[in-house]
Amino acid sequence: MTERGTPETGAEFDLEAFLPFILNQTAEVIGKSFQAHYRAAYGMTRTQWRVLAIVGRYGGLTASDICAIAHEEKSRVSRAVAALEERGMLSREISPEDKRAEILSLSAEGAETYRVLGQAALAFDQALRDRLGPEAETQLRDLLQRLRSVTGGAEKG
Amino acid sequence: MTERGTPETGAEFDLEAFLPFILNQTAEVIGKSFQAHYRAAYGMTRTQWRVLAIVGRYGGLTASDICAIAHEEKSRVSRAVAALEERGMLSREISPEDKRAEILSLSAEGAETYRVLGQAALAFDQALRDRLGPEAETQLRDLLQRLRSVTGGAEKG
DNA sequence: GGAAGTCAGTTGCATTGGCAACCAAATTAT
DNA sequence: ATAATTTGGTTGCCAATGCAACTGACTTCC
Repeated sequence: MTERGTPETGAEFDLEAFLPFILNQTAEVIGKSFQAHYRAAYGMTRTQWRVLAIVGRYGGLTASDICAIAHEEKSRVSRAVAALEERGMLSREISPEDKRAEILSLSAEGAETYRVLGQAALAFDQALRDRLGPEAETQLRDLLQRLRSVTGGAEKG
Repeated sequence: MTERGTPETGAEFDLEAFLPFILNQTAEVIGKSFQAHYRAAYGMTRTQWRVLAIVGRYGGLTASDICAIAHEEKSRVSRAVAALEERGMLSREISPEDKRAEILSLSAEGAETYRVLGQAALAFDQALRDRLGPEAETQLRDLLQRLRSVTGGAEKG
């Protein structure tokens, strides 16, 4: 790599110290590191994994519920659900109360996948906790929480 | 939203408490919140903004340097550089030492844009610091740093 | 009861992104 | 020297996004 020049003047902006950048960087590194579990092993998208996780955890909810919980966009969720159904991981059923809404639930295979990935995720989280130390990890969660609420917990869907 | 069912058994995985998810969530919220500055105001991509920031800060470096600094992928950087050049924000010049490499530098307009956006970024960062409190902010940076180094500071390019 | 608005979910389209193949210059090995 | 490898950078292709438009179902309000 060529040598870096020196900054010109006074209070200069430094991307590498920019919190949004650092946050994104960290999220990406950590995210990619877990990606292997659902992507390499199951060929799943991150959104698909999230949908699976949510439907696995709380059965019988709708796509909108997922949007709200995962703060995902409806089109993404829609496609993820379609893909998961395609793969026989979950099934939809039109809600008797509201014929627009579809109640989602995992198939046996989906449930099994959820179990495996859920365990992997728990282990992954535990590993992070182990390395940071429990109190640091709590602190981190707290700080991230505060950070998020700062900019308004704005929804997206 | 329909009511959530109850989890089935023992140590169940909960996406909303999953650190990678939380991290990503936070990064996205914060990131989008700053996006307005470069996207709405200048129609720039995040990668373009990053490239501009780096070239603005350290002039006369190459695309590979940017990849290393921003941990971005070379194709992304390549396209961002092309777009910025297209818009007259920066210029390339073949390195005399290595005819493959291109030395990048900002045009007057690019420099001005960098100045404006850099100031906005500094202000943004300061605002976050103000809300978290200075010691919490330092702590956060430290924790994120540790988190990143944990999973190996693996490069991507 | 019907028009107007809202809500669940889907789809089309134009960008974006990742990945691998690729070209040309540089370096290393034989 | 020249073949083989590595490196800087670009490009093609396909999957994934983002956003807005759209369909059909529900609600509201007159």
